[in-house]
Formats: sequence, C-alpha cells, structure tokens
Amino acid sequence: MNTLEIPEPTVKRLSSYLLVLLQLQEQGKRYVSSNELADELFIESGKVRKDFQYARIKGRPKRGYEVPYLIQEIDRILNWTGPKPAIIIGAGSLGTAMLGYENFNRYGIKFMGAFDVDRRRVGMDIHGVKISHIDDLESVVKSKGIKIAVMTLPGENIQEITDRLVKAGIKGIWNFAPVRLGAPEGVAVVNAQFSESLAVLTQQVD
Amino acid sequence: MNTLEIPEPTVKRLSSYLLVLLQLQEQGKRYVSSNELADELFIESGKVRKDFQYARIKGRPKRGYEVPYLIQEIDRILNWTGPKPAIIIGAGSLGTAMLGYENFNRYGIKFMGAFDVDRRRVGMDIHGVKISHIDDLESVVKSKGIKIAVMTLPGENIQEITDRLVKAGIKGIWNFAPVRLGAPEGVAVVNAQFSESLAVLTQQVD
DNA sequence: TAGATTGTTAATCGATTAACAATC
DNA sequence: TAGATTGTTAATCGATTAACAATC
Repeated sequence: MNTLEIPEPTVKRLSSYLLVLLQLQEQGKRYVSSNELADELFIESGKVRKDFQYARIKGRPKRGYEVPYLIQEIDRILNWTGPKPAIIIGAGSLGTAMLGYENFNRYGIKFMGAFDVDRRRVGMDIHGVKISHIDDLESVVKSKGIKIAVMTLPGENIQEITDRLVKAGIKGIWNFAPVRLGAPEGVAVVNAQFSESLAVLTQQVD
Repeated sequence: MNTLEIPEPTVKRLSSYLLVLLQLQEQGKRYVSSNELADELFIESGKVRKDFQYARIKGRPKRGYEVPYLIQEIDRILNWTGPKPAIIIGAGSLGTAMLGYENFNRYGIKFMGAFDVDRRRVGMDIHGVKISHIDDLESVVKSKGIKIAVMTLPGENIQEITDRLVKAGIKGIWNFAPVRLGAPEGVAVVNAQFSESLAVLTQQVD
C-alpha cells in the first residue's frame, strides 16, 4: 500500500473537486464536507470520501476537510503545482482556441511553442506563442526539455508525428485528432476525441 | 433483452470504430475482422466482438464484418444518420473553433445558431452561423425545435442558462464550461471539462 | 476438410455503493 | 454528552478478459 495507485475516474473527479474548491477558497471558506462537495458535482458523498481515501486525503470528523489543504494535495497529485512547459501541434482553429485558453495555466501546463505544417502560418504570433514549422519540432522539444504535447491537427501523419515526439523526449500526449493514438511504454496518451464524447450524448437524444 | 442497453465505454468505442471504418470504406475494403479493428485502436479483438454483441452487430465467421453494414448500424445506434440541428452557447475562441469544425456534420450535429452574452458579438457571422444574444435563446430553440446545445461559455451563470435551455425543450447538453452541470431526468448532460481529461495526463507525467 | 474467425459463456477485475464503526 | 461527519469494510454491480464452442 505504498505505490499510490489512483483509479482514473477518481483522478478526473479530483480535478472537478479542485475547481469547486478554488471557488470556495475565494469565498473564504475554511472547511468543506464531503456532502457539500458531492452536491456540487451531483454525486454521492460516499464517493467523495472514497476518492479521498484513494488520494490519502484526511479530514476531521464533524468539521470536514480543510480547503487549502485539499487544494494543495490535489495539485500535488495532479502535478498542477506549477505550470509545466508544453507544445501544441496544429495551429488551426482548435489549436488557436487552446493557445488562448487561460485556464490551462491553472491546469498545470503552459504553451511554450506551437507547430504547424502550413508554412503560411509559420512565424505568426498567437496569444504570445510563435508558430514554428513542424520540422523544427525536435530542436524545440529537446532544447527546452518539453514533456507534454497537445495534438490539434485535423488528421493525417498523426502517428508519424507521434513517433517523432516520443523520440524527441515527449512523455505525455493529449490527442484531439480524430484518430486514436498509441505510444510505447512510459509515454502517456490521453485520447480526447470529440466524436467519443459527442457519441455518448447523441446516443441518448432522440 | 429487448431494451438495447449499451455500456458507455462501448458507445465511445463504437464512434472510434466508425472513424476507422470510414477510412476503410474509402479504400474500398468490403470486410474487416475484429482483429484488424482492434489493432487500429490498440485494444484486444475480444473487446471488439463483445462491443458488437452489445450493439447486436453480426459478422460472418471467417469473413469478418461487412464494412457498409457496420457503418450503417453504428450510425443508427449513435443517431448519426443525419445531422440534427444544434446550438452553441458562447461564441468565444472555443465556440468559434467548434463552429468551424466540419467533422461535426459527420458526428450527427449541425449548428443552426450561436448565442453570446457580449452584445458586441451579436450580429456577427462565424462560419455561416449568425450570433444572437442569449436573450433570444428560447425563441430560436422553440421555433426550430432544437434538441442539442453545446456550452462553450467560460463559466458564470451556467446553471441558470442550463435551466432556461431545459425549459425551452433542449434534451441534450454537451458542457465544456469548467463546472459540472446537472439536469432533470430526461435531459442528457455530457460533461467534457478539459480539466478532467488533462488531469489524467498530467497525473502520469513527471 | 482444416482453419480462421465469430459469438458466447464464465471468470476476473475494479469501481461504486451501502452500511456502520470510529472520531471529535 | 449527543450528534455530525469521517473513514473503512464488505457487498454489489458492471465492464473486461479468457477461453472455447459454433460456424462457415
């Protein structure tokens, strides 16, 4: 019971608790109960306590959980203590939107570079980030020690680019391209296809 | 065993199979085996067959599954047979990116309207969709019989707008705002916070 | 036929839920 | 103390996996 192995659904909920906690902190709230958190997320309080058990987060009977401590622990578990440098591959409309999405700084990443195959976009500055050509990928990743890449290309060559990223030292890939990616052991891939998420919705409507 | 109840992970994978199948169809492939599909998605072939069992999709021993039939069945299950009218709430950078994301037509929805709180955006035309003020939400939803809404507002008032959407007749909400939403029985909500997805990645890196 | 592939059953695994003992 | 809330154990549920029988 030393290797902290947190279930994926729990990891996702931890991030959701954090968003609520940041609001509570602004309101100056010191303690929060599992019941209050549960209500915000439309889940049961037992699930909150179970999640905190997995995360080894402790509360106090009758008082609840201390807000600043909770925030600190969740940040630590998610590696959100300070934004880590990241790059984005594909500076189309989605990539552009992501470069302008300020919340990412709070979610542990900060874009230090963006790449595109289209030479017309190269040299442009989007929200303070310079667009480079995809050929310069390796040099930037290596020189800046970047570990996280976000894929916002429409498709095509995705697996080839992934292989290059991995070779250059990338350890985590967040993939929005409409193709599921694979990567070798030791490299984390989170596939975030809009199609999957939308399928769950449309399947239930009508 | 009449009420087709398909597990959510299976629904998500069905959409991923479809993306692969559309490519195979372009290549003129007639049949595909569970093994071939599994390899594309980095999963096991047994899982593919189990998914097809849930979906009541039939194949032929030794031949595999017929590609056009598979596409047709998955489209039917996901309600992707023809694009359904949808609206988008929040015409910021993410909303704009989504309005320009052409794949959605293939994923069962088509944006017929967009709304924003910022009056400076009202009247603008983004990728052929006119931006209306959020106050006109009800009239558009009701007059066009729209059932699906996508939330791309940065936060604030989200739950209030949700209640209005539901009252106006919306049956499915795809929520990108950094707040989990709840809705009454009969209204589907799919929460798609970037924070949750990203948390799974960053937790594993470093 | 032999062999490849589907289809299905049963075993396993892991997350959720229920219930209540422990604590302040 | 009484009562509220945490913390934990055990039961349940549901998805995945393994294995193999059925089929062409």
